[in-house]
Amino acid sequence: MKIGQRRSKQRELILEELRGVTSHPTADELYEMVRKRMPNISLGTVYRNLELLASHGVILKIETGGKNRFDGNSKIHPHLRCTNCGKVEDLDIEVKTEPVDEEKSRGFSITGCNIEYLGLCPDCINLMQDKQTVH
Amino acid sequence: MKIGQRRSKQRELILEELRGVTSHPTADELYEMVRKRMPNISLGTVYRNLELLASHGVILKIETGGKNRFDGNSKIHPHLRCTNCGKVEDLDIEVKTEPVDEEKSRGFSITGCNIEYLGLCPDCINLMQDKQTVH
DNA sequence: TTCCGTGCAAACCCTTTGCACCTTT
DNA sequence: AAAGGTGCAAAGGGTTTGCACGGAA
Repeated sequence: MKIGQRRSKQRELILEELRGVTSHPTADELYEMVRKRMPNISLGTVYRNLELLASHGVILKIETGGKNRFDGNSKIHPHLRCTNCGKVEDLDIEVKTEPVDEEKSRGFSITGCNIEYLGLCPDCINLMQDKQTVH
Repeated sequence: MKIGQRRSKQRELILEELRGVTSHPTADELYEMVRKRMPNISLGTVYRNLELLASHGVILKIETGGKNRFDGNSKIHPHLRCTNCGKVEDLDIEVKTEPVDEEKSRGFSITGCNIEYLGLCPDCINLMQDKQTVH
């Protein structure tokens, strides 16, 4: 599939780094990762390419209310998200959804689906316990 | 259930307005709604109370990457969200998920679940068609 | 009277964008 | 040579927050 009209080293590196990791990084985390191989890349370029890749369905943008995160695996799959630190992990369960027929979709043309479980990750659970025992 | 330590007219009005509507309003839309009945309320107060109500599970916060939206119905249910204008509607389908056992939850303590279908709403589909026929 | 909740406005922070330059085609 | 992509930094926009005041208990 064609992304943009010209290839760019920056875009290739960003996609490569994102695919090489399972951590669902934020734009600035990805920026730091790519910077190790291309020190002059700018944060704006990272944002522009992530947006471009996501809009073409090559990657997945995980919108969170805080910093958005990105997933190199664009196949629909459920996530686990920490409401405290924002960390996102893949969740290996099966989710069966009734097909959304025309009547139920209310005229929307559906292009994607997000399924996420929210909660506290182990690290944040520990942090909160520490806080409480301080008294 | 007890929200905060004292009741406030502002909080009651916000909850009342949100519950009286099925449109999943943003914080500033809710601000305008409440302002008709209490002109001196501030946007900051609306944000503070929405956050408080959501954290107590009284309402639902729909995080979108753009403006967040709120739902007076806190029961878990799927949504339809327009990726262009941000509009959110309820989606009346059934979603069956395999229970998330301890092994699969990776140590997370799960407190909620978001299920949303993404796409273009009828209005935005029309807007895009208009754009294209302009040539 | 106490002190939580509010109004106001400034600060914050993530993300987007304008512009001149560089790179791909 | 043409024009898309980038680097840089400033602007943008939603949300949060500090502070003094007002109101619930």
